[in-house]
Amino acid sequence: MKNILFDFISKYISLTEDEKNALISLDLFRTVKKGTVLLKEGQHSNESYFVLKGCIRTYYIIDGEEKTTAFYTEMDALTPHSVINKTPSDFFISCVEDCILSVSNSDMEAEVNSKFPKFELMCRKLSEELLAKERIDFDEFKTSSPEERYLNLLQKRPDLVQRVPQHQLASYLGIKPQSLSRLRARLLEKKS
Amino acid sequence: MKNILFDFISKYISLTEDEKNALISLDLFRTVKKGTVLLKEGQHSNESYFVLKGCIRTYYIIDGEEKTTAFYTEMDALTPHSVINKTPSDFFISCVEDCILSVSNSDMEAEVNSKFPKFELMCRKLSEELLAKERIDFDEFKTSSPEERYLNLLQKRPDLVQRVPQHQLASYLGIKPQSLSRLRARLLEKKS
DNA sequence: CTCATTTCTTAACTTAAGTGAACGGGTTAT
DNA sequence: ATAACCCGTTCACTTAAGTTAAGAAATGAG
Repeated sequence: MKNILFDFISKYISLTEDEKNALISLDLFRTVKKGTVLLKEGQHSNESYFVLKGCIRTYYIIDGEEKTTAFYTEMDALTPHSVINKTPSDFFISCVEDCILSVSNSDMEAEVNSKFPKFELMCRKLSEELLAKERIDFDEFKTSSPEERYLNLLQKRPDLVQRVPQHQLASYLGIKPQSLSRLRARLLEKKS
Repeated sequence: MKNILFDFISKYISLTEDEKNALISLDLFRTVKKGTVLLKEGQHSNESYFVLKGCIRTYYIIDGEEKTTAFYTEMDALTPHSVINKTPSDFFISCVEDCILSVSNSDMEAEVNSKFPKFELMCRKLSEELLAKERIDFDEFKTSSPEERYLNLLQKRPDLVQRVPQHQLASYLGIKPQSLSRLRARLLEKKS
């Protein structure tokens, strides 16, 4: 399990054994049951998550309806914007499947960053890369139709379509569950 | 003009006079005419932009149509994702108005970052903050209708609706120019 | 100033998403 | 075993966005 984390980190910086041991001593790993809510709307939190195994999602409750906006799977990192902005959260985080997560909090991160300046560099590279990815995703979303978004998702994250309930996928694609159902039926008809 | 840049930087770190002078000696400022294309699709570039005055936009050309996905105005910073990923650009950047920009390139940034580690910290904070903002914008986009997006834009960036051509705003809102025109007419009717 | 181009609007028609309701399959709890 | 619930699908209907086309208004270049 540790190796997944170290493999991820090695994409940005290289660690000595001492540094690896320092990380391990922080006791970051946590296993969580499907359905567990990690963060609630209104809650103050300073936790960040890294998915070692499983899938978590962020969702809002708007007019009593769940609106899922993101899924994080193996090797994905998530720091809620409420943690960055030090505001109460406006969304929820919950586990779509049983998960193994690495959970850190901002105090720990500040401490590690000052002890090992290397981590500061990793954080910068990681945020820059995630920002670039987020912009690409947003641009693709804006410039395509629901159908194109669904086909795009089938290409890029085919696993999601299998492991996530349809109604959660629908709001992720910016549409209602009924529309996703119809859209899929339409596509099946086209093929034949 | 320099003061706008220093005001911006002071939100993240504090600078000594020496550091300020080092920045000024880099000769960053550039004035650019409306319509100038700063970056073309396919081009390799390592330039980042900070808007001191004016407005620039990013757009794709898809099936011969311009699709505008973002506007950057006073105090906004833009590093194209192609610069982060060291790939040829897939979009264009052009000036919506006459602009005064601060233009830096990644070599300069690397040098400044190693000379003044403080800048590394600023870059991390800035990217984290921008990522948080981008996620909020994306979530809002996904969870709202074109009409709600337009009303939201009127609230958050009323200046944009004035200074930017409608057809560019339309694709920014994820719809066609004709639909934006109709949507606006519909809203005017509702009011009365 | 004038011509050409671009931008915005309007209209008629097509297509797809939103809405409300109903149904069946599956799971869970009692 | 059965009732309650959740989920995905389907249907009929409404609403809004896409499409094509035309024309008016504004802009820019010569």
